[in-house]
Amino acid sequence: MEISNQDKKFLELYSDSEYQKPSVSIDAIIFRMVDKDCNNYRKLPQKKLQVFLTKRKYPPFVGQYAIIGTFIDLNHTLNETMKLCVKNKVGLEKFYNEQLFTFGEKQRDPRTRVVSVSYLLLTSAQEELENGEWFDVDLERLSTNISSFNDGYSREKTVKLILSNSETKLESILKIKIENKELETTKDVEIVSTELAFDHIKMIYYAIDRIKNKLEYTDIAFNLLPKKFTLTELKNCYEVLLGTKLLDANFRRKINGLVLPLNEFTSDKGHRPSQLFKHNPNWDKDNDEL
Amino acid sequence: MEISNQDKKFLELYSDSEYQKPSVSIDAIIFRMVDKDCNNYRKLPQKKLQVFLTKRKYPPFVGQYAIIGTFIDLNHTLNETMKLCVKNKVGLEKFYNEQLFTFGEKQRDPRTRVVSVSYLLLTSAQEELENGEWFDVDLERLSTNISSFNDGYSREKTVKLILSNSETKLESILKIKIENKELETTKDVEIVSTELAFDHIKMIYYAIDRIKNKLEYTDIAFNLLPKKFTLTELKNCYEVLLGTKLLDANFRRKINGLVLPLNEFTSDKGHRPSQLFKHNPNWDKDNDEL
DNA sequence: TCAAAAGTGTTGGACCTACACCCATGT
DNA sequence: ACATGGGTGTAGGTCCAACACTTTTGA
Repeated sequence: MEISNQDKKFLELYSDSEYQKPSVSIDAIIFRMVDKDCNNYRKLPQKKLQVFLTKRKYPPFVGQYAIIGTFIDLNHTLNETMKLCVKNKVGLEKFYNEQLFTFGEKQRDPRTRVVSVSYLLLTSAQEELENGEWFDVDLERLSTNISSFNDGYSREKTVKLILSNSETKLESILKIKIENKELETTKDVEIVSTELAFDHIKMIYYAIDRIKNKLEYTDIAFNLLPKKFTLTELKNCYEVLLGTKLLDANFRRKINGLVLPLNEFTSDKGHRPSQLFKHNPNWDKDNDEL
Repeated sequence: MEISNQDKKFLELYSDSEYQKPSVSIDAIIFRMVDKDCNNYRKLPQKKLQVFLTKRKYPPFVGQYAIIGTFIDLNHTLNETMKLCVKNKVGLEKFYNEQLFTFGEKQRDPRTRVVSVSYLLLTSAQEELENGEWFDVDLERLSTNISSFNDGYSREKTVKLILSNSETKLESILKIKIENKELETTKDVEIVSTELAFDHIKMIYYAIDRIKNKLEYTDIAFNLLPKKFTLTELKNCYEVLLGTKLLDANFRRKINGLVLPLNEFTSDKGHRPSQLFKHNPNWDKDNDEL
């Protein structure tokens, strides 16, 4: 990009202080997958999805739980800000991340107008992180409603999102509306009630939705598992995220290409040992897109 | 979201002027599909993809072409700002839109730090719009490079994006890098050279990519066509976007559910008349997701 | 008559679903 | 011995690529 002489002259005179600007922040929604307790020597532990929340120390929403985030300054890109924020606030340095969505509603922050760029983060870290707690994620559908017209339809879904750990249980209700009339599709997620700060529950919902959608055609799930895993662990991970049961034989065939067998096996369990696998980093090497 | 008393007190004292903030803008990338010229009475016109650009009237980048955009103020959401901008600047009121990506590099705007939320817009409008011109979009791959390691691979692709109309031809070269090592996937789009303002060519590339990806599993393509169309038109639309030829019989079967036959037929062509179809607004009514 | 597009039918193969079945282990 | 998970095989169906073929029109 060249800058013309006319541009140079303009830039010397330019001052951006005359415009009233919103603040810009980033928010990071961090997920992991952990084993549920299991005391049967035969049974394998089931997995559960967890999200990381901090208790807010300062207003607004003091004492309420929120995902982590920070305002951006002029010296860092969005991505850099996000990485620094995660490192400084919770001590996490290696993780999967992708930009999720930018939220810009007018009243999302009571202080002032804040536009927030949200990021989806996944980690396989099993240790506790600083400055916050992991919450189990449970999604429950309360109702579904489909109305048909001859020029389209509308769907409305009410879901309850329960975030809980041993001490705390946070319930939120979201209403998802899809209207579809002659190509005018509108999708709207409305917070009916929440026990989280800001619109953070909406961000968490978006994030879960993104993970689900990407499960089918990417290797995103592997970011939630340790480097070595059994195929049953992997399958369980998919099942938890999709909320369905999968058939074992078929699952093994489907993920065959994404995975490389190791010459290691589990032991110490009351059943046949299982082979350990790792992610195949070359699985989509020959994909010609982007 | 309740606001506590402590919060209320805090809010009265709060001033956001002490932080240095970036500016926030939205940018709208508008596409349409039009017929190429065709003088053979037998042949059907081929479609081509076009993007809408304006010539910048003010610095920076005066006189250069850019996609439309505007800074956001405190009284409108991102979405509202985008819709107003499109209406006021080019006179378009009905269109498909979705949020594309938020760009936050430090030097993307020479005036000051600007975070820009980009939107992908599609229209079937065949009329000219105000304050700008339509440019044919041609994407050409210059080179592909795959390196394999035993812990992953990296792919590098160089593409040339040519935006042209009868008077102007704008060429840009982009380098797309994908690195994949042990779950650390990084994707990076770098502008090698461009004749457009800002990083707008990058946004256009992201937008084209999004359309391509959504073609397969959504009805996004219908937003580029008039309400009534023939299946060959629809197929041609897919072909232009994907850059490949499709088999007629198979295509008809695949999109069968997305489409409703009308009792109308084309005529005036040196071949069998073709039935007109419209979009089936209920095609994914029973999809249980989101 | 003929070139071009509209539209249907068929065949072989790839893949998916569902289920049955055997293997290996620690207690 | 046995409950539990690990792992393989297979029959039936669905879907898709490829290609052949018929129909209809305006000049």
